[in-house]
Amino acid sequence: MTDSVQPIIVGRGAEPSAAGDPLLDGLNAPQAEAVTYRGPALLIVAGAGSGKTRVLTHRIASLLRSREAWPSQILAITFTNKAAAEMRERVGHIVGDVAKGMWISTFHSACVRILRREAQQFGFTSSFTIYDSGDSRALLKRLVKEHEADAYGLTPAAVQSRISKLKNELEDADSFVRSANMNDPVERKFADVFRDYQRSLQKANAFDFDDLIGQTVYLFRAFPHVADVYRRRFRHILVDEYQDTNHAQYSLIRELTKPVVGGAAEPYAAGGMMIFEADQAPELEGASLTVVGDSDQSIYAFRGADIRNISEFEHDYPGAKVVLLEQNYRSTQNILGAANAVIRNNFDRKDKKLWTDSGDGEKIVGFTGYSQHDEAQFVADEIETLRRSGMPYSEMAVFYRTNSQSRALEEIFIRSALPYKIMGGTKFYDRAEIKDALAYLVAVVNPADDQSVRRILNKPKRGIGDVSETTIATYAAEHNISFRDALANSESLGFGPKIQNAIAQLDAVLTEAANIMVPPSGEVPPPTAVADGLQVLLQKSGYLDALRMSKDPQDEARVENLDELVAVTREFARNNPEGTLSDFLTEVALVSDADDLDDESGVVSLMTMHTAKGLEFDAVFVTGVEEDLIPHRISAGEPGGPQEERRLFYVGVTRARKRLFLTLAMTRAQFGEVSVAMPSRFLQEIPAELIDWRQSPGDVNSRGGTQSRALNARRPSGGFGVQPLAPGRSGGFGPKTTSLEKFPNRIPSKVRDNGDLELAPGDRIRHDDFGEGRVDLVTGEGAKRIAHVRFDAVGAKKLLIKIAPIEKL
DNA sequence: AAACAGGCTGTTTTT
DNA sequence: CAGCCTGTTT
Repeated sequence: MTDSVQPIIVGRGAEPSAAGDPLLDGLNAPQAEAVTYRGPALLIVAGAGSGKTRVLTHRIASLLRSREAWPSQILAITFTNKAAAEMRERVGHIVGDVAKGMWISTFHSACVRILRREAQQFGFTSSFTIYDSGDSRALLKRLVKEHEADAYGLTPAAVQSRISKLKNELEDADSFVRSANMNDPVERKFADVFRDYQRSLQKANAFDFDDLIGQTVYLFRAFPHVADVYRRRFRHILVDEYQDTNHAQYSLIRELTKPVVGGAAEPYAAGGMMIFEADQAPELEGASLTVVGDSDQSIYAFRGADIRNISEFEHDYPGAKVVLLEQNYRSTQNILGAANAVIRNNFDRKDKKLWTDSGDGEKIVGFTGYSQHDEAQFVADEIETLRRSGMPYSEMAVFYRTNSQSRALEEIFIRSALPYKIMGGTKFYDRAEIKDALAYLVAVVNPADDQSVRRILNKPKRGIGDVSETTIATYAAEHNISFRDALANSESLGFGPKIQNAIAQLDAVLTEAANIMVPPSGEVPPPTAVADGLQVLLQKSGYLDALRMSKDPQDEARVENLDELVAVTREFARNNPEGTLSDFLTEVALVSDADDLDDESGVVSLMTMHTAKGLEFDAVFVTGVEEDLIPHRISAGEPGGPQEERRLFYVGVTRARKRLFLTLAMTRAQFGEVSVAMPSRFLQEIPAELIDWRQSPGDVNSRGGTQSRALNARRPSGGFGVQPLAPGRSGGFGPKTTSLEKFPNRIPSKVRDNGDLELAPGDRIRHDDFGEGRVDLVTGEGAKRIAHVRFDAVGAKKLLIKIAPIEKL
């Protein structure tokens, strides 16, 4: 991912892969073989940092350049949309515009594309909606209640996860009933809910995430002539991160790589290009398959990834060629040594020896903070040091196991005026107001989706409560029409004038927006239709007005978020002039955390280790390296859990090119409680000589050790031995100076506001944590004014003046 | 129908 | 410490 890509002229002369071939330039022998090998099946076992993206892109370019394949005959599957975009760009660099005809996408996007085209084959329309996990859970919540399944101990979350697991195995309610113990009333109940759930999805013209894959497989199996269309089309299939495929995805690939056995089919026109074998034989051999993966980086077993897909590849595809990429081009030997030492403890793996010739590099830095804030302060300080030594913020990343860990980091980063970006967490599209707005859009494009219509029924408040909603639902059921259509008959619903009027207005707004975005006349709406329609919906429904009138300060931010959403639709229109409302909603449903990554240079990235997969940075901070966090407590009881956690840690460590920092905290506050944390077992697995401990767990335990950085100037000296079992004595002792309660250096959750505090170079200030210091410089404007302060005790810091806990002296 | 108060609970990773 | 659900009040 770091190698520079040079444009290469394609199709000039027909020289085969001769020496000096620019596509093979700078590749080592196994890499070159992975690019040039031709055969039905190829497995590239690619260790971390071994240049697999480069190999994949060059392999595709090589197929195109030699005219072995038209762009339209190539299907490349990646793990995230971001990876897909990157691959498309890099192939484009090499071969030019022809890259546009290729399908380079995620499993989910590829399946949506197929399903939109073929939906009407099996009872859906092409404007089907995609239910994300939140939508599914909402539906299941309703169904669990209706079936009174909670009385059997079935929660919506449990049902959802079980259904997902079954769907990953391509099971449906019927096959479940056949194999499960139907004497167990709980199992029967579950089966009922499952069946009803599936029926509801079908009725709503919707697929959940798992269905996107599973139903495509079903489609191919039930309608072989449809499958043949895609088998004829895709002659070269490449799958990245193959170790993280689940059974459904595996089956999809199997279906696509089957030979075409059917009789003389009509030649399939792809992008105006005919497939040339069509006239040769009635039979067409299966597409060639290339998969890339590394079983040491399999971290998605929890969502059905089956490591056997890759470990048994040679068995599934007899005669498959296997190429091993073991040379690492990314990390220093010290980093690699630590990674190898850790992963070696997974007993059931094939030994792989990653090596590099790039030298030892700097030692890994370890740090143990007293608290998570202390730890965060260390990270912030080190980031500043790296920055001053010339490393751009965009080349640094901070990883953690769970999303909730990001908060402490974020608080310190804000205080330190460090530019950062959090990937994932509460996603933009998960916010309530955004989901409401999207529900309005779905209600327009897919009126069969009752759930979306119900969601917006009383948003903003229209005085339509539970009772009225049920009345409408009953009416719809009696007349066998959708909830949306029931709204159109507001006068026959038997409501009073107030409610009837509210319903009529909602109906009118939806109809007006529909005329803009999906004109019934069938004419093609202008590119701005989605943005225009969304604005009509938000304004005329009164949604925006309600937020503006509200006195809840958060509602101001919600208005801004909605403005942002409108901006997103505009952006979408610019990038996809032909894009329909349906296309927009698809894109929104399938964007992931890793996708909106950087491009904003000069920003530190914060993300979970899962999100970090496939990325790399000059400097990486792996934080919270503690027992019960990594490995996570919950994984301890799961079969294979600790091993998967080790792989996850391995993934985190191997993202680093030059500098690796491993940090932990002695105490961690979670759910309001402070608990003592133990160093992770993975730390023990790293040879001691590779780590330079700035502050080791031992230092922190011994009394009188270094003081907590975030508390530096405040705490009176004295021991603060950690007392996990603080005695609950109610004696008349003085203030509990050593107790943990006093310890967690909480950041006040109220946002501090220093207003227009004026600071100029030379001013003396006092900071709650850092003590006194002198202002060197003030930069930035307005709310973003930053003071560069030299503290007497702790040296130079940058502070966001508006919110830093400081006062002028 | 809506707003509010209080109690409970769960508490990982994500296309 | 949330966020969610339930029950109560207006």
